[in-house]
Amino acid sequence: MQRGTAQRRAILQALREAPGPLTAQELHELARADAEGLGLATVYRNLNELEREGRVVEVRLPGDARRYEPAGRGHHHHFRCVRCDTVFELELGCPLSMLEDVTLPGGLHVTGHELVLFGVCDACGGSASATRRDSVSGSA
Amino acid sequence: MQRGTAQRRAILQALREAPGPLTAQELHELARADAEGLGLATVYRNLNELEREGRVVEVRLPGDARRYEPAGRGHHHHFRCVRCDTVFELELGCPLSMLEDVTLPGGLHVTGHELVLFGVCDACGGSASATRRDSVSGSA
DNA sequence: ACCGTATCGAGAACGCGTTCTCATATCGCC
DNA sequence: GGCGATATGAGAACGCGTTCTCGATACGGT
Repeated sequence: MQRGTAQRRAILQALREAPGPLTAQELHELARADAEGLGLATVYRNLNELEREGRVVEVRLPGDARRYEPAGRGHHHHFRCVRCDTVFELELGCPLSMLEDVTLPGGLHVTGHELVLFGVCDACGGSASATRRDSVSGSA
Repeated sequence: MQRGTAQRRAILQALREAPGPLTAQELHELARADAEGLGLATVYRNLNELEREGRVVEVRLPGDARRYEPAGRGHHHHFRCVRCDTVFELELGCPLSMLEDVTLPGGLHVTGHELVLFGVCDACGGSASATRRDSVSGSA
């Protein structure tokens, strides 16, 4: 019956503050900062629960475990840094709105799409800066 | 060193004839038609070998096992039927050439992308989970 | 045709993400 | 504050894709 536990709050908090969707593992590490001793099973349990409640949505990227982000952020895509594997949510408008409800040659009826950009994030130094940010540090 | 076995030929043949990239499992079933008794381990072994030789390339789609397609087909994307899970290779030109080598706000330097379209293929018709109907309900 | 060796098939084993189990801790209503 | 119900943590267990093991098979140079 849906209780307000410190763990659940920490999990939602971490999801909201993240630059993009997180895996259960990442969430486990991040939310530990607020909920000491947080167990991985608890993370999974809460993610499933929150998804059923419609408060978070699952995001699947190629060759990667399930990721989750807060629900209600509308249509958008993601960027994955090939160095640190961090996934970022993109704010850009989607350049593929023409793919909403079309039928391609061959009878393929398109109803949705998924776009992922790959590259190097700022922290990993796109070309010059070697700024090294710890994506999993406990800085509140 | 590289022998010409019936199994290997059957595997390459199946990959060439497929409408899109195949998983090891799919390949196992398809190539069995030409190579009776083909083992799954053999499929994996050959895929890895063929990839090292540069004759096939790996394709990763969200929430799915590794897929493979013949190398040298140039830049293209894929379509996955949400009913039968078949993956098709798209012939369309890529509408995202502007994403070749740009830096997005936030310092995200884009070097590549991956686009997957979802929908219903011709064989599966377009009628069941319908929020919209496309009349192609035909035989199935 | 022969022989040495790469390949094969079947099944065990592995890796890893995810779920289950169960005893313990916690929440929140009375 | 007490109590029953729910959530938690640790680790075992699971599912599934992939790789390894090993005795048997078959390719291909001679």
